[in-house]
Amino acid sequence: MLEYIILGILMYGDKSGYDLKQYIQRIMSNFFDASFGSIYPALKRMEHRGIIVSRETVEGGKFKKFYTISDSGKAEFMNWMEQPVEFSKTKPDHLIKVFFCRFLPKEKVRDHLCALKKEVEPVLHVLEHNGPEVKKQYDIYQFSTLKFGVGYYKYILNWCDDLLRALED
Amino acid sequence: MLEYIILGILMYGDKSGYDLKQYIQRIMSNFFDASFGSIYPALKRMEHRGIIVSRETVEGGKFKKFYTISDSGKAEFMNWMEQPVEFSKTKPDHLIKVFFCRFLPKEKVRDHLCALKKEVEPVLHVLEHNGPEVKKQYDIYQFSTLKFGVGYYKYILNWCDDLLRALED
DNA sequence: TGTTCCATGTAAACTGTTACATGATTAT
DNA sequence: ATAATCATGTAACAGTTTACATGGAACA
Repeated sequence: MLEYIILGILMYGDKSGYDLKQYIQRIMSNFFDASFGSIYPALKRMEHRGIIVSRETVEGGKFKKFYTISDSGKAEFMNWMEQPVEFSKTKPDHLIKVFFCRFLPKEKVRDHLCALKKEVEPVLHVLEHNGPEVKKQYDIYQFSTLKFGVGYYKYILNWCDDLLRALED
Repeated sequence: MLEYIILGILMYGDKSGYDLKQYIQRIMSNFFDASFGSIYPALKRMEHRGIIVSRETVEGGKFKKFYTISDSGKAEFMNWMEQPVEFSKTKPDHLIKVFFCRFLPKEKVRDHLCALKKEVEPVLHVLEHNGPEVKKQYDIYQFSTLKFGVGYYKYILNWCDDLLRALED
């Protein structure tokens, strides 16, 4: 996942490991985070595989290593973008690919969002179905965690609809 | 985290590794999951440390290993329950401790929920503060992931309020 | 002169999943 | 017969965090 995120950020322009960390922390922190201990080794692996290329610079006596996405890196990124949006019951992983949807035609984005909704719906229905039984057999706290899930999945569906509407104009 | 969850479930009564997996899958699946490959080694570690005790049974020719929480296990669990609710920006970890709040007096639960709100609020405000800037500099998809975060944190706060209200009666 | 920030990187530890191995029982 | 479910467990791998090590630049 981290490698695709790095590729995605590099699609917007060259960045150093430090810059990547800043970027992720600044605008992706509500759905993803990564430490230096994961970013630097990832960059090394990725350069070794040829999907990114490094360029060492010295600006004002300051050493910095910039990374550029290669053609094979772009191909790998776009291939990942074509795959369905990842959905997790316990993490907002679906936001990761949506974040980079700029690189996809609107129609494909629509397909992705509709497919995502079709993944969330049955999960919501199972929880709603369990609701009455849990309310009987379990206590208020356990039931409240279930209610959290129901509201959360509904929120994802509404968010998808909002984005789909925004894409219409 | 898994070890505390196992302790918490065993607070309700003895269970086998298989039962624990079923239980987690059935009613905690929207905020936590664990595989057998993590549950069985955890049980082994925990028994070695003396916080749980196993008992092997054969019922109808079927072998099963039940685990009981020990007094030191109960002490460790309660100590964890007294600590503030864990909050993660990217996962609904706060539900884990709330799930077991039955073992805490109402006043302590109230404190936990208020403290949780106080942790979520600044995170929400930072996101809301970044909003206008992100809307300008970034595209609709990136902005939509930020909006997801804003709505999500608001949802957590509302859910806390609902639970606090339910505790009043 | 000391502290903070910029910047890169490594090693150990932790946490967890996937896949496999085993074997009994139950349902078709 | 055979497939599915019950039940326990291990080994290999994957991904990550934390803590450490290093060193220059900016600032007070």
